[in-house]
Amino acid sequence: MNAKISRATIDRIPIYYRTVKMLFDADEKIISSSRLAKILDVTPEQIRKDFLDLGQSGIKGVGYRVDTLKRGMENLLGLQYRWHLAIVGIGHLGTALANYKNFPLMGFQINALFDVDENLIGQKINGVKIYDFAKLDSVVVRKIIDIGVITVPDTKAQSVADSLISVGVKGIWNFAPIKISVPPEITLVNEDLSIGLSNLSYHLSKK
Amino acid sequence: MNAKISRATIDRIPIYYRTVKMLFDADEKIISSSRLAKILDVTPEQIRKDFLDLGQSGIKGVGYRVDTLKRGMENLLGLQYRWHLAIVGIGHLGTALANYKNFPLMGFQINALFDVDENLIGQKINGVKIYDFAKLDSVVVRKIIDIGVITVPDTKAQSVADSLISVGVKGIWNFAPIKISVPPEITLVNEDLSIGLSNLSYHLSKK
DNA sequence: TAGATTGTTAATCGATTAACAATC
DNA sequence: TAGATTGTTAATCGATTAACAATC
Repeated sequence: MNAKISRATIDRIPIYYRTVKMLFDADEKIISSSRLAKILDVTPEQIRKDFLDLGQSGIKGVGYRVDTLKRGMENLLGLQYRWHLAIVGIGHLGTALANYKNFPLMGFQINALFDVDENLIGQKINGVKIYDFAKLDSVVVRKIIDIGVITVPDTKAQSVADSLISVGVKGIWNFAPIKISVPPEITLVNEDLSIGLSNLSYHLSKK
Repeated sequence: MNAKISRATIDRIPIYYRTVKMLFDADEKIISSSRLAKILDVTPEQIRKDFLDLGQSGIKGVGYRVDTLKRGMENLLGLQYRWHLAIVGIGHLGTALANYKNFPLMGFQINALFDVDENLIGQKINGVKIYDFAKLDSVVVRKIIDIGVITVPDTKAQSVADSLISVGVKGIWNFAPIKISVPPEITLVNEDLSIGLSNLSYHLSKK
């Protein structure tokens, strides 16, 4: 029954989930595709098609149950697990992520920070310790890290990725604006800020 | 001649540009679509089609001139302009962006920072002053700000956007994970980290 | 029952890939 | 000329939108 869910649909799940969670917290019981569409600025048809693909069913003539949607999306996103993260590179961006408030909402927990700078090692951010990157292996094994976040300079990104994978990390969230290679069994997500900047510049210069 | 360039193609320009610039700096004269494809992990067909759409022409049997590509993409992205940015909300993320090293590469320059916190107002980051958000109007007018960067809490994002637009900002780079509404003449780019997180969680939980 | 809204298929739109003629 | 690579169109693939029957 469960055909492959398209990338575009998967990318919309967190958008849906945020609003559904908000409605749930506001004690709303039912949401129709057209009302949700208005809130999120997408079409109701797309919402119904996405929900169909996601296996979320509603009640004809009524709408979708908020609690069912919420639970369904949490299962889909694997939010019943708690993902354990390590951030490598505690510069400005690494520090900002170490303090990021929205991680818990998505079931993410930061368990370790890494850097090579003597002055940083041993310090704590938000109660999480900064370890020597040379000790990556023992710390990752001890703390069972699922996901490595790469916030090091471009030139170091690939070798940090290789190290993370060699100690058993299964997913990589890469903030270095450079293409890194990983084996197919590793999940790689790139966060490239220059795409957004480029869009701004492109559209503004058209005026 | 110049049909509308697709969103997907525009999103790939900065990826191409980074490598082309690197080749230029390394004094390479010519790059073929197949060699570029190997570096970037896309198909040569896509590169040729994108370059066609972008109006970049090469030399049959030889390849594309690196200097022509570089200049062409800079024009396309409007990098001949210098865009002036203001960051609103100098928390961890705002601070990280205020220190971001890749802005100059894309022709971006941070001219002002804003916050409402008495303890921050008057301080400087990287030589750029933090102003009182209440003084947004006079500072923006004086400094000619093109783009506003929103790194405030979700609940404030829409009102900050409204204020920025009312003082004449033309583009908005929004980091709050919430849908904000802007008039059609304003360029809005959303940077939603939860999409990346959601992808990681989804793919890891499939294993 | 009448009104509303889902579920699902078909039609359309858009983006990628394949193919190959043109030509350096 | 032979080899290489672009330029461009057609074919394919994938995602969105339209339409409407099913049914609460």
